[in-house]
Amino acid sequence: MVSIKDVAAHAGVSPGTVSNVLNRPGKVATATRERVEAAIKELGFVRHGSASTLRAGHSRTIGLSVIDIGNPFFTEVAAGAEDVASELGYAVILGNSAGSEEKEGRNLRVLAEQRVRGVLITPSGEDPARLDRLRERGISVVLVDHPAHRPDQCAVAVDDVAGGRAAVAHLLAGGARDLAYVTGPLTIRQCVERREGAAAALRSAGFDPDGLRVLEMATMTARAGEKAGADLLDAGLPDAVFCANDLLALGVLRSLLRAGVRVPDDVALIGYDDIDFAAASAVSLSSMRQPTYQLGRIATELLLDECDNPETHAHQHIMFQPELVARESTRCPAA
Amino acid sequence: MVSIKDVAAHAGVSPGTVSNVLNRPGKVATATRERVEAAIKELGFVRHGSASTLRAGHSRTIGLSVIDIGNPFFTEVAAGAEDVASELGYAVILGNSAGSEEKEGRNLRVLAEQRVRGVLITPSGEDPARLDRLRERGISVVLVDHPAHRPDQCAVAVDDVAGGRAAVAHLLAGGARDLAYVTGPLTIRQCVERREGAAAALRSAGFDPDGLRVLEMATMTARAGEKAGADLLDAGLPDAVFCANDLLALGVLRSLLRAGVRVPDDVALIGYDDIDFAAASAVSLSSMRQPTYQLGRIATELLLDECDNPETHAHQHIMFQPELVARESTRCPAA
DNA sequence: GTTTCAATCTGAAACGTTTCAATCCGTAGG
DNA sequence: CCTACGGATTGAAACGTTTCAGATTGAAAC
Repeated sequence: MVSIKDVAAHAGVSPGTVSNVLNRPGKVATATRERVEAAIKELGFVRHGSASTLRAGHSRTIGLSVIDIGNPFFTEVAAGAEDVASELGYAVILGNSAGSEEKEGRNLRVLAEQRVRGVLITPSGEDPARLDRLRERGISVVLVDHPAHRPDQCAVAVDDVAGGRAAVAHLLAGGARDLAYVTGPLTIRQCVERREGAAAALRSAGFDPDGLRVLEMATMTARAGEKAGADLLDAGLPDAVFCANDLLALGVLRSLLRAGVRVPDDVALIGYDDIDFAAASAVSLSSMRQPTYQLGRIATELLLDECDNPETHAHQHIMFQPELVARESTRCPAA
Repeated sequence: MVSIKDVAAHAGVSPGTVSNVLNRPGKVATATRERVEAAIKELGFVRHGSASTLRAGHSRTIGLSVIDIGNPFFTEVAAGAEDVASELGYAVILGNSAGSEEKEGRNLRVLAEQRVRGVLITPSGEDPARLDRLRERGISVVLVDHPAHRPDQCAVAVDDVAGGRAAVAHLLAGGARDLAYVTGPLTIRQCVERREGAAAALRSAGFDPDGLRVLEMATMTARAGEKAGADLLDAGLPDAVFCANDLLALGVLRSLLRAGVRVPDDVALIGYDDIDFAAASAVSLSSMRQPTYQLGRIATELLLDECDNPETHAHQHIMFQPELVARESTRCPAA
């Protein structure tokens, strides 16, 4: 395997100079630089990232830990992150926690071993301690789709309380009175806050927030949604259903349609995330849109800025507002 | 930062012994091992992956290069790969080529720098040379959703010719005669082979394979599918449309429905991949199912077997058969 | 002709781990 | 009691890069 020494010998310079060509090309005389570059090309030299990381004390990789890689929401976040990272020559190590804090912990451990420069994470629980432990090791952390745990930290989030409020206000405006909330585990912050928003909407419309039926599913998948739909059919249908994400909503929709329930006439339905497929479903799905791809991009830009310009970097807490997208699955208030 | 030496000092042993505890615990006396493990825990030691990689000559990371991380097909592959890798303590570095060979090349370069143990790749073009270059560097390569370039290589694929044939045979059995094929770039092997299968089906049914109208789109997304649908509406509708993947099909479906075209009565439609959302679309989508998650799992198992047991490893070329899933979007032949 | 200075380049040390030949120790066999 | 042996442990070398103090230029200033 050809090393920096071979390149140096071939170009008639010292290893230090080759390193400079690689890392600070401006500090090397043009003629020398070109000679070294020619040698690199000729020998097919590829820098050994681990040696570089070991000596320099930092790597050019970042970690991305998401809750469910099967959810198009996270896929878009990942796409945004990967684009930015790739532009700046960083590699992205992917970790899928699959909703399990234990697996998330294992993934974070691997990231720590790899000495990633920083970590983008949508935490699957509410334990800031393990993230603080990363920070102690000098690994920057940016929270994605989650508000900051602490002031000296970047975070990019979307206002989930506002989203829940808007979704339920929309259902109420459509005439619904008996509401159900189909959610994932209430250990997940997003699920809790969207419920709070829903309760707030009920309260300000003069209804009892405790009247909201809550179905807590173990996962936030279409399959879980189908199960929730079946449960609703068994227990008696509400006027309207608010789902904590679109996957759940698509599952509920499927169950209802299969049972001959008309959406939105018998039951109105709204999801969350506005994934691409929401618009294409059997009855097109109303949803709360979030700037997903941007979430990934901006989080990565913040992270790499924090890593590359620690002295000038200013921590930011960015909070986007979600946007209601009304489609067929909810009665239009005007009708 | 606490190193192996600190652990060694704290446990009263030599660094070599700590290394053995980490890598060959069986070779260390129980009492010593426990003492070292206690020291590790107490000091919060985390092994420096780069130092380990540098000295040992190989890392515990693999690369995954896909064509479109936004496509649920690849997401499922990634989920399968990540599960296996994570079980065996490997980290997965994600690369999204976004259909660009140039970006794929850049990603492979990063993977080479990181000295990944191996690479899982769905190549976006037909240039085996760059993969051979990885192999020369000692990086194993397993092809995913692509037949092997060479015998001494593992590959996990699905029979795309058979899939194309089955899809079009199904459309013909439903009574269609004037067919269109909506595809991604014909530089992508899958697109080409599915077309070949389509042509073969036409031929064996006694039709002219050149009668197949081909619409080649630049990307394989729902947006491109909408565009294709619009093009078909302009140019005159066929009896049936075969799409090279489900995203294209969902886009076409959307265009057609919006224009008031009835599916399948006016135009039958079949996609490919059977992503989760195919069953949930406005008119549920017929498709060709592939064992996607398994593709990722098995490819990763083969890759890691090749890395960890090079002497006993037998290269395998696995070819799955796709399966027709008939839904509403195609006329049932019996009807 | 000497001094100064900046620009450029050199070479050895250091990063934290793994590896392996060498050493140590206790026990079984003679 | 001596020898042999195997298991357990040691310690130094090596992996390929980066860093940095110092060496070497050649030109400018006096």
